[in-house]
Amino acid sequence: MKISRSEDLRLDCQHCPVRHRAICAASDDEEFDKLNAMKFYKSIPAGQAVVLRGEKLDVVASIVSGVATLSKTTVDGRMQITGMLLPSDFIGRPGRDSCEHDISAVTDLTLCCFRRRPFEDLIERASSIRKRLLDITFDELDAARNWMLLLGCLTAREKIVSFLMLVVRRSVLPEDADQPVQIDLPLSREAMASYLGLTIETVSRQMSRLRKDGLIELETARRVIIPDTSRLEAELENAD
Amino acid sequence: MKISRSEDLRLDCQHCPVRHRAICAASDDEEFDKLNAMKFYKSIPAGQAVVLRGEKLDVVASIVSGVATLSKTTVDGRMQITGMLLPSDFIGRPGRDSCEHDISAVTDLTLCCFRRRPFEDLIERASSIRKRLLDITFDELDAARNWMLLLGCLTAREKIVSFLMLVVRRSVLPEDADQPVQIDLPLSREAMASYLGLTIETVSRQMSRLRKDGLIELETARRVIIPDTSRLEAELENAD
DNA sequence: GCGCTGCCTTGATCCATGTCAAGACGAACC
DNA sequence: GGTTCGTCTTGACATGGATCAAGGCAGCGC
Repeated sequence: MKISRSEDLRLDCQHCPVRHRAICAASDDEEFDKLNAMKFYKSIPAGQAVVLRGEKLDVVASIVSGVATLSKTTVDGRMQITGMLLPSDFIGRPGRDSCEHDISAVTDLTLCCFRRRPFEDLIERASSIRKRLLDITFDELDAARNWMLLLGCLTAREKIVSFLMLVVRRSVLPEDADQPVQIDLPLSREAMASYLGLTIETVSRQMSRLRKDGLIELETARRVIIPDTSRLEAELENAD
Repeated sequence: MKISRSEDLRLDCQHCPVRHRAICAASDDEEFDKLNAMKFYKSIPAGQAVVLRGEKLDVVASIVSGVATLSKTTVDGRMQITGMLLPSDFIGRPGRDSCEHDISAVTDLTLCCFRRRPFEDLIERASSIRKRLLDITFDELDAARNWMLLLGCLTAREKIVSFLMLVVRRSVLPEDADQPVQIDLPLSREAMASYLGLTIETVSRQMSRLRKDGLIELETARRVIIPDTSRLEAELENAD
């Protein structure tokens, strides 16, 4: 990471928006205080790289706010986004000092960082943090495998619908999901294409088709209204 | 798991073929003895399911011998193999009693099993096993993300070459890799197709094309000779 | 206003891969 | 030997999504 410590951010963990979902979620008071003492914030502007593949990385971090992408690139420049990182998601790998993929900030990003070595020492002693990390990692593995099903088996339309439902799940409270729902897409058409294993044109066309079919409304290209989420989800009933 | 304990298997951990790669690889003598005392073997015949999605699973296990696949299936029956499990690979998830995907035995399988609860207790105390588990899980996550690049970006030919090279890496010693290499494909054409996000016909055609191009020889459908691995790998130089 | 620039949409066409269909091959068995 | 069965290969054709190309539209600086 090339960015310097952010001085203008003085969030208190108690009021942290990701307090109950991030790596610290299950900590007791003592462990929580230790994390609190170790943490420091970093801000990364939209568009900038957080880490590049193979680059040295001696921090781990949770996303406090903003959106980032994980991606891999072929030698000749084809790119696959392998993950969309939203608030509470975890970055970095204890026990390894370099990174296997590119991470870049899609929007302005606030990270809650820990230097890797002290963090490794802490998880040796703090069992709830350690368990939480293992659990988060297994969850990511399950998510990655589900995405493999999407990439390998689903049609373009199904991919788009899956993506929209993913955003709904991450940004709308379950109890609000039976009314018309408005979402802001965290990714550009280009990034969506790369995440879904499609081209930008196909993404655009399928969005238009869903609009013509009355399943979504496009307030702007990025702002989507879903009149009936269950009807949209029903598009997947032949799939996952 | 519906299978009963296998009585005819009395392997000693000291001579276990996966001793230095599996979950026990980094254990000191004391931890090793505890694992040794807890373990029991199971045999599963080729073609049988090890676990089905959603099924209760209160063991974790390492593969001692044989090949298994991890897979997910859409409601209407499209299947994606999300992982190929080879000797030393780990099955199960500490902290959760059910499984998110189907696991099935491709060949006859020998598993080294641990009941989940005692295993969970053990990793709380045995730091080397715990670290190894975290490391294995992160490795699987990296592998899954690499596979996403394959599924999303590569051409059929590149997918096949990647798969062949994967098998070479897992079954041939690096120092033998500059001579002609013979490999036995662990998967049928159908399973390869499902793993690579292709159809069986496309797999077959691309294998034939690689043969016509002199990059591989097919002794039988399953037995492949690669006269020059570097030439085969060069097929990927535009890709990963 | 004007002309950028970046992002998105739409249309026309192409092609890699899927689909459908027919055999080929080998193993197991009688 | 012949038959059957499962797996693999090959061919002919269809099509979903890629590619190529043009244009729309909003934001921004001048």
